[in-house]
Amino acid sequence: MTMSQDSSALRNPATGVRDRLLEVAEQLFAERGFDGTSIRDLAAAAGCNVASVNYYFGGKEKLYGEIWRRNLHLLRDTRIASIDKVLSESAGVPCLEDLLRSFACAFIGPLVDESGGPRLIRLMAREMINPHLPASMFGDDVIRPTLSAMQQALAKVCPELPESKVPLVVFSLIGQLIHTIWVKMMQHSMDDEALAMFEPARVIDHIVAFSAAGITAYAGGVIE
Amino acid sequence: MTMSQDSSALRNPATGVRDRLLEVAEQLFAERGFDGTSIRDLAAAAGCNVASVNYYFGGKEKLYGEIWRRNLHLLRDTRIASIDKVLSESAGVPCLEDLLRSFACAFIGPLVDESGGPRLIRLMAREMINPHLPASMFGDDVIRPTLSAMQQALAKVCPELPESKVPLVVFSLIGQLIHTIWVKMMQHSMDDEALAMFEPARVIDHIVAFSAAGITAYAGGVIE
DNA sequence: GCCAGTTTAAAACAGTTGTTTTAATCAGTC
DNA sequence: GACTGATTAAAACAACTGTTTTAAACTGGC
Repeated sequence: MTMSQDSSALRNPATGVRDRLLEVAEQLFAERGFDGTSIRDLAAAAGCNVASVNYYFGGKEKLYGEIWRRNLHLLRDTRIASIDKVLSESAGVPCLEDLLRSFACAFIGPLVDESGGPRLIRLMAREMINPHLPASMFGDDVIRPTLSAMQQALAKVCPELPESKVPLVVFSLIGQLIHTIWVKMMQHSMDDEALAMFEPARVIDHIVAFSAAGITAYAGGVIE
Repeated sequence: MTMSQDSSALRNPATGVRDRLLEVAEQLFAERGFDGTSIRDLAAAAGCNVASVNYYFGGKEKLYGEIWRRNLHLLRDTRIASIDKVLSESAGVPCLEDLLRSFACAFIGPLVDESGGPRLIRLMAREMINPHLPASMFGDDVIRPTLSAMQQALAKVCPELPESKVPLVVFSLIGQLIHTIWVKMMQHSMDDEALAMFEPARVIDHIVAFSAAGITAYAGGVIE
């Protein structure tokens, strides 16, 4: 019996080789990057032969693309769903803080609370810096839809907010959210007690309050 | 005569091989990453032999460290100097907006207005994602000194701001600034006309106004 | 047993990597 | 000229890369 129970992450050795490859590839690509992960690394972690990744996926890059297809849609859907939920739940015009908090949680949720550590963040950061994905699948499938949905929602919730300021306000919000993810990622690598005060729940409370203040300052007409 | 006038970036072929290697290495490491740049790439770009990088620096990693030593101190010094300048120029307590604007300009200045494109940003992003630098030279030499200087300055400028909120406020500010750099970096790779509205001058004006509003909301004592 | 078809294993391929070794060339100084 | 030391060049090294090829093991049906 060639059960091949490797020491690494093979929680279910009964699953097929193809599924195991997808599992360990997402893990290793996130940890070491696309170029830093050899096919022999993948084969060893999945407990299979080096030829298997070519057999099942037709190459290393195809496997990489297969991993992304799922995650991108997951990100976009949860973010847009969180916006729609706030807009539909309240009868009239929703509270600004509710919109901000719902979006913030949906934004960083799938990227931090995952069990096996923040894989998606690392994967995404690496892909943005040196891409191995076809063209602008990133901006088209996630960034643009999310941005436009949030901008429309914000314009609806804050009618007094000047239209020209809406993109900038979303810019500031997303900047803070991404930075939250960065810091969370750093905490995993270097365990710095000085970063301990930035646990996500506390940070989200702050971002909501801080951003709401900035927005209402614009909406108040103090600045053009 | 072996003038070796390569087609690539050798503006001054009269400079020594060591200096040319430092020059092209910073360029190539930023563009393709540490692992993505071979010693043969460096040698070709610098117009020298493959053995030169080992001869002058004792290896690829030593060359990489040498590049970082300078840039890290440059970043820290310009940022802290911008804070000290604001604190010393005004007689009494400086204006909050002045502090924010000065720090913001110093923060993103060396990272965007450089001639040969935003090399330092790419270099930094790559290093944060998969480090090739000894230990925590990054946090010790730049992040921690800059953070503490800014937090002290902010506490002095805004005495009414609750002490517990100071780190969070700096967190939001830096999150927005780093996001500014990200977007600027994206504009270089993908020329998206939708991102054209985020030119740095306009974004800095916004970040100052937005953050000042958030800070004064805390300082106003509305929220504990 | 025999025979498809699918899946796995091992070896081989051609190419690249960082580093070292060996030789050659260059500058000065006598 | 010859000698010394620093610098450059070319070749060789061992290790690793993604992919392909070849052969073996397995599956279910008859």
